Amino acid sequence: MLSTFQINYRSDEPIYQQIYNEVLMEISLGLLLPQEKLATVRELAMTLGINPNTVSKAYQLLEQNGYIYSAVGKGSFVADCSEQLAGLKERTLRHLDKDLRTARDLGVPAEDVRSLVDAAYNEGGKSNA
Amino acid sequence: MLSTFQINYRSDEPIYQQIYNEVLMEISLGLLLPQEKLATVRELAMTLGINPNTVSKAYQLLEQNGYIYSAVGKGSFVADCSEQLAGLKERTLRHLDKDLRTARDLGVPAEDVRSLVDAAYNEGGKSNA
DNA sequence: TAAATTGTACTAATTGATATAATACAATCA
DNA sequence: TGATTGTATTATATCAATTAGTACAATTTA
Repeated sequence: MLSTFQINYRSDEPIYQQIYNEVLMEISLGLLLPQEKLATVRELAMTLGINPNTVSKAYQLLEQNGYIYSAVGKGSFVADCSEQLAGLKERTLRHLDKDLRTARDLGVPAEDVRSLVDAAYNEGGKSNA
Repeated sequence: MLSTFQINYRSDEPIYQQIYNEVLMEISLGLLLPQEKLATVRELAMTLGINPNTVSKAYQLLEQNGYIYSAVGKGSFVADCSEQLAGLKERTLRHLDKDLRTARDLGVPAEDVRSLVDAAYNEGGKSNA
């Protein structure tokens, strides 16, 4: 199960995207393991106080990208998605590269950026170092 | 003047936002200096082949944020915006910080990230190191 | 077998952002 | 005076996001 989080209605990020990212992050962090059952569409919709269609949209995107699989009457489950996660890391690196060059073009000093990197990787994140 | 660039219609980034970012980057890089005249709303609209309202929206946003100033009958000009640029750098750092922690949570190795930083700052960008 | 659960599909409707189009106005410049 | 310029307005069109309601088929549960 899991997926106990809050929706940010002030964010410009669509609700279905927030759900997508949250579930994906929980899988990536190992908080959700392969074959583990996710909250049902209606459950999560009730918990978050939103429309089941919105949850369904997030789940369908996750399934399209190979992170979960679903079956009518059964529910949705975490897939074996190590390869997909590897691809995600690559795309994340490309995204980071773009942002780094933007920061550089704006005149952000390299030392400031390196300090950020050190901080992010020393403070340690949500475990699983 | 300046602002000779191409609009990316395939991008999910709105046109007015692309104009905003382009002008802001040219100011940040010193390609446009304080008190320098920008292309007029109609000029830039003609050059880019878009509606003047779209250019106007970008310019109005730039003015609201203190990067340029406009006057009817005169035109639009680069403002003294060193403080605004300093604030922009801070926000860029915060944005970068968020992305770095996301990458970390996804399991991207620190060394991979540090390589990106080195590459971005060694290859050198659009001059003004 | 019957009833409840579940993912999915579909239509309709609303809202907001984006963009174009066509004017119009007031201030400025030549 | 006449052209230029930023700005404002109104109307229109498109698209994404979301809600709402309903329904269906497969599965599980009792």
